[in-house]
Amino acid sequence: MATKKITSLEVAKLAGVSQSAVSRVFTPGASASKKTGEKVRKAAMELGYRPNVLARSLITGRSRIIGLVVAHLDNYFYPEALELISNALQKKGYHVLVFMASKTSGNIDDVVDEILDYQVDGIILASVAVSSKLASRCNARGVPVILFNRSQDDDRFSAITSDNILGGQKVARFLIAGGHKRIGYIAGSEDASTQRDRETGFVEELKQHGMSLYAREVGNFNVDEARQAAHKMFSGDKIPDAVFVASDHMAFAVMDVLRFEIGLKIPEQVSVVGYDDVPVSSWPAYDLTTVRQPANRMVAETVSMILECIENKKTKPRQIKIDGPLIMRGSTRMTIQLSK
Amino acid sequence: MATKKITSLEVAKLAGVSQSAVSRVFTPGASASKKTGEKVRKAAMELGYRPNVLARSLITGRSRIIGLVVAHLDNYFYPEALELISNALQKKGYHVLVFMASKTSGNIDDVVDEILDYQVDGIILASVAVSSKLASRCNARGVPVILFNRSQDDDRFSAITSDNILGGQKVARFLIAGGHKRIGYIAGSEDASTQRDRETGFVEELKQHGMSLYAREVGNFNVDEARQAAHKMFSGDKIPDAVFVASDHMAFAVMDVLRFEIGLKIPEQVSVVGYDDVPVSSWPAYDLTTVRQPANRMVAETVSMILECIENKKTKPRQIKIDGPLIMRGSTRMTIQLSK
DNA sequence: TATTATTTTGCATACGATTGCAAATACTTC
DNA sequence: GAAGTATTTGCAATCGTATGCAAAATAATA
Repeated sequence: MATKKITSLEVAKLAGVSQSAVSRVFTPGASASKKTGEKVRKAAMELGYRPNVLARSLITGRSRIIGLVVAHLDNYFYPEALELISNALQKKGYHVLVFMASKTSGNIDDVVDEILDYQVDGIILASVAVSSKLASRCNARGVPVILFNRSQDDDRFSAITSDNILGGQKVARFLIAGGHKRIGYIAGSEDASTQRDRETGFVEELKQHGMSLYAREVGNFNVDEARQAAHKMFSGDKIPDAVFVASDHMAFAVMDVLRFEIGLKIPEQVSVVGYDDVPVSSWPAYDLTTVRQPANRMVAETVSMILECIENKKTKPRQIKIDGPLIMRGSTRMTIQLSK
Repeated sequence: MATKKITSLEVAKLAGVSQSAVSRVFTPGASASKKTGEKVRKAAMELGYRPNVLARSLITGRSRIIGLVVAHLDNYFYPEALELISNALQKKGYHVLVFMASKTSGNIDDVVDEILDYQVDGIILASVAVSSKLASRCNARGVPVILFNRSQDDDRFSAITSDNILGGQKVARFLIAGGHKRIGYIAGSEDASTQRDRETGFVEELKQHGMSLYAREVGNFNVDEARQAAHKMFSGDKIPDAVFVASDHMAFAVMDVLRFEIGLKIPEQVSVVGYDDVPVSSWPAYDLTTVRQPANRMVAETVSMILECIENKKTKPRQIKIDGPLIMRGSTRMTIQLSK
């Protein structure tokens, strides 16, 4: 039952070499002759030896662990991102230690502290904001922090987002071009940069065309609240003829309410636009017009940036915005063609 | 930039005690006087000291890390499970190191080897099967392995599943009671125990009522293949009047094909039943009758079992099946009431 | 073949904590 | 207040590996 672990020392004995020789064979870039290499590898195979990553980390100061804080896993954008991130890092020899911020919310700082206890080489915060006290602490420890799908006015972090302002603008232009006159907006969490930027771009662009929001409600990136928001927005006699919802996830809830509870036809009576382009959006039941967040490119940038920061501590934090296209589908009517 | 790490030794110096005293203060259950406790805690606070989990693991032999292998993250059941698992373990002072099996598939064994390198205290395999060679290796290392939502004829692992056979039976009874005469089945991956059990229960129960499958296709728990399966099954002139799909995730695709590509009315012309009861199932756009997999109870069992195995190495592996109810919704017609 | 340059190897130490042991201190009890 | 018991505390060893340094072995050069 309780079996002793195989250590490098035992391999060394079996192979008839020193412990350091074994270590060198398993350390890429260390000098070991071909002959000892073979002997050691053979002995290791025989005993089923594999280096202890934790012990190694203690010496090298690198754990090859990346802490990932994630919330909103119910929004499919995040599982997808998680999968991409994990795969990309795995390919580079890193692994992901996951921390949920959802329920524990309120004190993300504590979560980050826990992460640091594991001596992670870097931290990715997905859709989570963090106090500046925490920023200092990570900085002090030399642990790079990257914000994924959220940005913050703190130049100590890098941040990767889609171009949310531009995205909001695109939606506005598209809806206006479609001949909509009474345009509503259902917001995400007011404190999220994604929410703010999408709304800013959207509203500004409306203003450019002499329009303003016809209605506004808050859904907090949450299905239930989005439903309520939809009810409020469409309960009176003066209802919008189009609504931009800050995330696909909420948009589905909104569409359901409009169709099945209020009895409106989409897009004949009201157009709906979302944001994210999660897979469900393309399913015929919703067929939602939306702005794509290019998850794969966002993840690629995130991963390459965090690795860069780890390799080279001097790398300056950068803010990266990735443009994503508007995907036109059946949830919006299009009287006039969008003039590019 | 490159800041030195704060070690227990520095805290000791500042507090005017020995290094071991510091360690004891941070080790629950170790003997330390109130006075030193205060001194140490104060010094630690001042320096921002936190114990190095990795170094601790090296001594104690426990990392407080649980390796989680997960695939099919596109099926919402898994992100949900991941969130629940992570939260539950977090509450117990453990954390989750994630490994994706999706793309890397084929050699789960290698993934598990990587996991072991991190000296994890336990491994949870979600919807993943594993070779018996691997089983031995984990056993040899004394690392408990738990299968989540999959079972295997290997009594070295514990396995937590819903009662898939019973679930399949329930669906059969329900469809028969609803007066359906031509019942089809769209399978998941043939090698998955969940698939096998659901089908077994379903088919056996049909047999009990003198019926057999009217049609059968394979969707491999995959949206695209499920679509194709639906097309095949409903392309001829003799089409089923009900179809049981092995997962909600596939069922959505099937419903979309039936409604929007083939032009059938659900449930008037064909009833559809899924399995899992993911949140989308209850959305009005699908309103899918399904068998609930009680994720929270499954996770609770999984977590308590793995912790038990870690605490007490002698714990025998167990197979646990958790019953889940059939959730009746609008995707099925119900001519006759289900007799219990 | 002798000599020098280059690799390979082993020794010993370090990483940052935990923990058994024995000495020192504090607390009881008579 | 002395003797005995119970707690604290520091010392030192340990976990499994990496790595600087010097010695040994090998390769290169003349």
